[in-house]
Amino acid sequence: MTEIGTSDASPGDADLRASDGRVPGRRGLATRQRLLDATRTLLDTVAYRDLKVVDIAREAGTSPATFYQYFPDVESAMLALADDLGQAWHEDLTRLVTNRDWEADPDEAAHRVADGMLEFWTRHKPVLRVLDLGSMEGDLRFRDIRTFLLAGATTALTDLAAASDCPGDPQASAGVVVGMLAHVANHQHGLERWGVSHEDLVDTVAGIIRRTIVGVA
Amino acid sequence: MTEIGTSDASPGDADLRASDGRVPGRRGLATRQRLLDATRTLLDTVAYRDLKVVDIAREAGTSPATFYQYFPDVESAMLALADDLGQAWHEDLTRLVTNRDWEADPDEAAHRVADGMLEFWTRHKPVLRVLDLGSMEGDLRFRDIRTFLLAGATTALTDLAAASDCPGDPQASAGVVVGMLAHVANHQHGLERWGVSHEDLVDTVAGIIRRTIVGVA
Amino acid sequence: MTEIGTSDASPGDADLRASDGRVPGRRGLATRQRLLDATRTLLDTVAYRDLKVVDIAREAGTSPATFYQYFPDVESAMLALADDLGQAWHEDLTRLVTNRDWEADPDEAAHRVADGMLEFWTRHKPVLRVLDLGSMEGDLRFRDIRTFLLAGATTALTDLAAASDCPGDPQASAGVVVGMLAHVANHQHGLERWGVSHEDLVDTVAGIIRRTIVGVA
Amino acid sequence: MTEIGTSDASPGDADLRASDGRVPGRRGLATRQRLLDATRTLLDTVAYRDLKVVDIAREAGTSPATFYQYFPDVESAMLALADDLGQAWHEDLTRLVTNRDWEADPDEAAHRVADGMLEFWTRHKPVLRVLDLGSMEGDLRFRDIRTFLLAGATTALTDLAAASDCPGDPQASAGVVVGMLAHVANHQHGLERWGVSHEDLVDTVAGIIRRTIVGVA
DNA sequence: GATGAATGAGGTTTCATTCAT
DNA sequence: TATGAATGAAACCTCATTCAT
Repeated sequence: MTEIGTSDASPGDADLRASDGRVPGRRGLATRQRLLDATRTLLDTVAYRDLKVVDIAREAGTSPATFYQYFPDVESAMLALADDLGQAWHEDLTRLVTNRDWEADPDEAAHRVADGMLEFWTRHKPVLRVLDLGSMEGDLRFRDIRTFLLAGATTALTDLAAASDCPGDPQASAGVVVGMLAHVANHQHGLERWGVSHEDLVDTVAGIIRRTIVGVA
Repeated sequence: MTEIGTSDASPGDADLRASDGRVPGRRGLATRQRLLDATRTLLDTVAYRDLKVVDIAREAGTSPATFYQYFPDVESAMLALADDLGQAWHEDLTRLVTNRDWEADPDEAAHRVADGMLEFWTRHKPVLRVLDLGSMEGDLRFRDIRTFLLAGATTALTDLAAASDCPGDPQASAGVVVGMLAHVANHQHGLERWGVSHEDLVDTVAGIIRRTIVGVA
Repeated sequence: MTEIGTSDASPGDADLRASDGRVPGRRGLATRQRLLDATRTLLDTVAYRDLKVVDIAREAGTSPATFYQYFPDVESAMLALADDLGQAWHEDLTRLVTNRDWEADPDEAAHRVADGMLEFWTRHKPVLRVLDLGSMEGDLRFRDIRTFLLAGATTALTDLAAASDCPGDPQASAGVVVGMLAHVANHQHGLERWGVSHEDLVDTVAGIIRRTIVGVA
Repeated sequence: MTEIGTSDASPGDADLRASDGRVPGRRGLATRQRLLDATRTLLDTVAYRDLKVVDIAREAGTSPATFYQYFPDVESAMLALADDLGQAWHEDLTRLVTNRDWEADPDEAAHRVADGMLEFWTRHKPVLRVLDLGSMEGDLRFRDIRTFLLAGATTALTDLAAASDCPGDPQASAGVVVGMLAHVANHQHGLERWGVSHEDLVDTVAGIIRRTIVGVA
C-alpha cells in the first residue's frame, strides 16, 4: 500500500557514544538517562525557550560538564528524548489502530483509538509539544522522528480507509485524523476549561475518526 | 446561545506605554511597529528559541535600547504580535463562518471555511505557531489571546452545530474542528511532502467540518 | 579666636545657570526645586548607590532631559541639596549654641543644644548621610559644605570651651562633641531598638556636652 | 548583666555556597578571598557608589563571570567583607574593653580603649564606612553585622558603667561612646586638617569615655 | 522651558563550554 | 566517570546623555 514517507528506518539508531568517543558503560548510561529524565521533568514546568543546560544538570543532580559528556546541546537531548519516544511507541501506536475489529464494531474501535491516542499524547505532552514545534519550524531531525513515530498508525489508518468506503482520499484522511488527535490532546485543557467534558471530547473525536476513516454514518 | 468562555473582552485593550511610563506619540508608535514587523519577519527564518533582542533591533534598524523602550522582552513582543492578530482577525474569522448559506449548500460553505481557515493559518503561521506553543505551555496570556482570536468562529460553529442535526455535542464539535484546522495548517507542509495534494487536504477537511457540524452525510 | 578651617565663604554661591547658559526664570527655578525635592524624597527610600537620574526625573514628574538642564549629574544635585542645607542652617546651628545662658544653667543649655542638634540631624538625615559619606570618602566639595555647615556651631563651642574650665583641648572637644551628635542622630534608630529610650539618649548626650565643653561635673 | 540586644549569634554563619549551589573547595575559596581582597583594596580609592563588578574582577585577576560564581552583586561582597570583619574583631573589641584594670587606673584604661578603637576604625575605615552607610540606610543585613561587631564591646562598657557610678543610663552611655569613637575615627582626617593634633583627639575622647562610663571627674 | 525619542556606551548577567583533576 | 572551577563570548539591560521639536 501507500508507503510514501514511511521511512521505516528508525532515526534513533544513532550510537550512544559519549563526547570523548568512549562507549558508556552501565553507570554512564544511567547518568545519561538521568539527564534525559531531568529534561523531561523540567519541560513540565519550564518553557522550551528557557530550558538551559545548567538547569538540566542541576535537576539531574550532576554538573554541566557531565551533561556535555552525553549531549552536545539541549536540542540534542530533546532529540534523544523524542527519539526514545518514537522507539518505544511506534509499535504500540500501530497496534492501537490495528488490533481492532473495525468491521464488527467500528464505533467501539474508533473509541479505543481516540482514547488511546489522547492518552498517549497527554501523557507525553511536554516532549511531543517540542517535537511538534521542531517539525513545524522545519527542523528535519524532528520531522523524521515525528514521521517515524506516527508512520505505523498513519499507514494503518490509510490502509483501513482505503479498504473501507471512506468518503475521501485515504492518505489525507489518515493524516488529518492523526493531526487532529494530536491537537486535541494538546489543547484538551483549554477545551475542558471552556466547558467541554472529557467524555464529549472523546465521543466527538471518535465520531470523526469513524466517519472519516470507515465512512459509516 | 452558548456563551461560555466567550469572553468578548479583547485582551489587547491594555494601553500602550513605553518602559518609562510615558504614552508614546506617533513617532514612537511607528518605531514600535517596526520592531513588531521585524519580530514577525525573523520568525519566518529563526526558531523561536533562538530569537534575540539584538537581532530584532538590528532587523528593525534600531538599537536594543530602543527595543526595551517598548517591550520588556522578546516574549512580550510576541504577545503584542499575537494580540494584534487577535484584534485584526477575530471579526473576520467569525464572518468566515457566519457569512455562508449553510442550508442551501453546506458543502460549498464547508469548503469556504476550510479554505479560509487554512489560508489564514498558513499566512500567519510563524506567529500562530508561537501562540499555540505558549498556550500549550500553559501561559495564560497566550491562552487568553488564542481564546479571543478563535472565540467568534468557535461560537458561530457551536451555534450552527446546535441548530443543525450535528451528531455530537455542539461545543466539543466546534472546538475540535477549529483545532483540527489549526493543526492541519501547521503541518500542511509535512502532509504535502508525504504525498497528499492540497486539494485532497481541503476536501478532507471540508468533509469533516460538514459531517461534524452540519451532520449531513 | 580659633578660626582655622572656618572658611566663612559659603560654598553655595555657585550660580544657578541652566546647562544651556540661560539664567532660569521663575518657572525654571520651580522645576529645579522640584528636582531637588524629588532627590531628597527618594533618598528616604533608596540607597544612595542606587539613585539614578531617571528616577529623580520621574519622581519630580519630569523627564531626564529636563534634569540635565539644571544639573550635570546626580552628585551635583546632591551637592546642591547639601549646600542649600548649609545656607539654611549655618546661622541657626550657630545660634543654637550661642543663644544660651551657659553660665546660669549649663545643664539646661546643654540639653537645648543636644535636643536641637539631634532634631536637626534627624530631620535631614538622608541628605546629611550622603554629605557625611562624601566627606569621609575625601570629596572636597562635600567636605567644604560640611565644614561650612558646622563651622559656626563648632567655633561657638570652641570659644565656649576655651572660656570655661573645660578639661581638654577646646577645638578637639568641640569637634568631637559635634561629631558625636551627628553620629548619635544617625544611629538613633539602632540605639532605640537596642532598648535605649530617647530621653536617656538626650540626657546622656547633654551630659557629655556639658562635661566636655563647660567642664562642670 | 545587661543582655538586651546582645544577639550572640554571629550573622555570618551562613554557609558559603557558589551561585550554582555547590560548596566551593579550596581553590574556589581562594578565588573568593581574592575577590574580597580586591573589593577592599578598591574601596580605598573608589567611591562606593562607583564600585563595579568589572573592576573588582579585574583587580582580582579574574573575570566578571567568576565574580558571579561567588557573589550575586557588589553589595553582597560588601556584606561578606563586613561580616568577616565582624567575625574577626568581635572578640578583640570586647577584650579591648575588658582587659583593663579600670579600678586601678581608669584614665590609663580609657586611653587604651580610645587608642585601640580609633586604630581599629582607622585601619578598616573603607569597609566600616560602607557598613555604617548601610546601617544608616536601614539595611538590616548591614545593621545586624554592625550590631554583632560592636555588641561585645558595647555590652562590656554597659556592664562597666552599671558597676561604676556613671552619671547616666549605662546602656545609653555605652552606645553613645562607641558611636562617638566610630565617628571620630571616620572624620579624624578632617579634624586633624582643622588643626587638632592626634594626641589632643585621643585625650579628649579618652576623657569623655572615662567621665561618661566610669564617672570619675 | 520642556520633553519625546533615540541611542552609545558600558556594566551586568548568563551560559555554554572547556580543562585539569 | 564525574565535576569543581574558570572563563570567553554574547546577550541583556540600564542609563546617562543628546537632540530635535
